[in-house]
Amino acid sequence: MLRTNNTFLSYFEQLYNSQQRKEEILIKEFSAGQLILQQGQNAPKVYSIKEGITKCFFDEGDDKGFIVEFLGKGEVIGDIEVIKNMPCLCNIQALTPVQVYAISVPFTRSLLEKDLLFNKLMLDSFAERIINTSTRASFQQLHTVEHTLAKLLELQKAQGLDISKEDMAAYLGITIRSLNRTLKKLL
Amino acid sequence: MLRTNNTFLSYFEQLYNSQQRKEEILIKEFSAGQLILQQGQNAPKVYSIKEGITKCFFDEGDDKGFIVEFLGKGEVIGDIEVIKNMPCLCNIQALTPVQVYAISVPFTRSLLEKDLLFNKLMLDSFAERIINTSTRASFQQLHTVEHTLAKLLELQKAQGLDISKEDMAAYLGITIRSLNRTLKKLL
DNA sequence: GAACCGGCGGGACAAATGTCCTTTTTATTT
DNA sequence: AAATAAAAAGGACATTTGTCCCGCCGGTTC
Repeated sequence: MLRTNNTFLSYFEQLYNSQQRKEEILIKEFSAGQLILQQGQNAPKVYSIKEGITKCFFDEGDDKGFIVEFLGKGEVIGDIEVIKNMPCLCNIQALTPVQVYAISVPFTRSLLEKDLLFNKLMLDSFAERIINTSTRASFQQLHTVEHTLAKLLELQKAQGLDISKEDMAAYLGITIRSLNRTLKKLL
Repeated sequence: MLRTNNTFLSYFEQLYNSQQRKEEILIKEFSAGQLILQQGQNAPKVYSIKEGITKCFFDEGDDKGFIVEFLGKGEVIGDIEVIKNMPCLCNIQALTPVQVYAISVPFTRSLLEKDLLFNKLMLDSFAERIINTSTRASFQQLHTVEHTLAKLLELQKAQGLDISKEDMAAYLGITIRSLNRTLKKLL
């Protein structure tokens, strides 16, 4: 549920350090609660998370929202938007103070065109996202909320991650009322 | 809902024709109903659909299933498994008679390692899958079955695709009973 | 044509989930 | 410590969805 990617982390770290004029990749900070990317807007840069935790979620006009995943160290955002040349698919919000490598769009494009290693890392990361997203969608459709919630709590404990009830509900696609009820059932 | 990829189609077509000894890429046929890939088993080859329609779905022991998507011309299967070196994530079944380019695993790997165009095509295709899967997951969680079903029927009509009720239910993650009820509500 | 399937649709009740609003808890101020 | 405000939890009812089962309909067999 909290995804990370160490390979990307060191890849960008190295790229960052080997720049002559520190123009293509900058380090940028966001405070907790800040929106890093906004659904529907163009992404100004591609980011790779250096430190902190973010959530990636869809907004639907009203107050409803659906959390796609939580992203931590190394995870890249804005990449899909550059590749498909489209505005942001969903929102990315900092849950903790966050530090990122901010990579310029043209530089990202040049990596895509020239760097096989970068391509390989991207493919690997995309593959994992597909596995995660489709497995989860299937799981949540096929199992009871009780079952899914139990699994979620396990993962949360295993990763020492704590999430607000609101976010848990948005992750499960249920209301808080329903979450509370199910929480009781699990003791 | 029925995904296709013309770029891949012509890419493999060309590769197929330019082989000297027709060893790396073969054309293979499956009859309607046949399982092309089985969840949990190793994928013997990577396939690209030349003709026909398939469904990609998860199995859960019992009779429950969840349909991830329907794949048509050009779509590639078994690719994720090669990249992540893992057994098949889900089942792929032919819905109509299907013809595929069957690409050997080693050859796929060599394309991944050497061919930037192939990498680009793969990234593009993966990006679309991510967009599709996460958008749909969000949509289905956030909207009523009625709303989602209406959308599904639209798409189906637009694509001239007809699906069994069983498959529609599996796609929506509901029972057939529930599907019938909602179908009535929409007239 | 009568008897017998087998598949599909729908009725009836049970379980799960959402909505609305009240009650309880927690935190904050004075 | 008492008072108040803000947030979280829970009760009650409405709606949705699932489960189980019955009856209708088309086809097949004798």
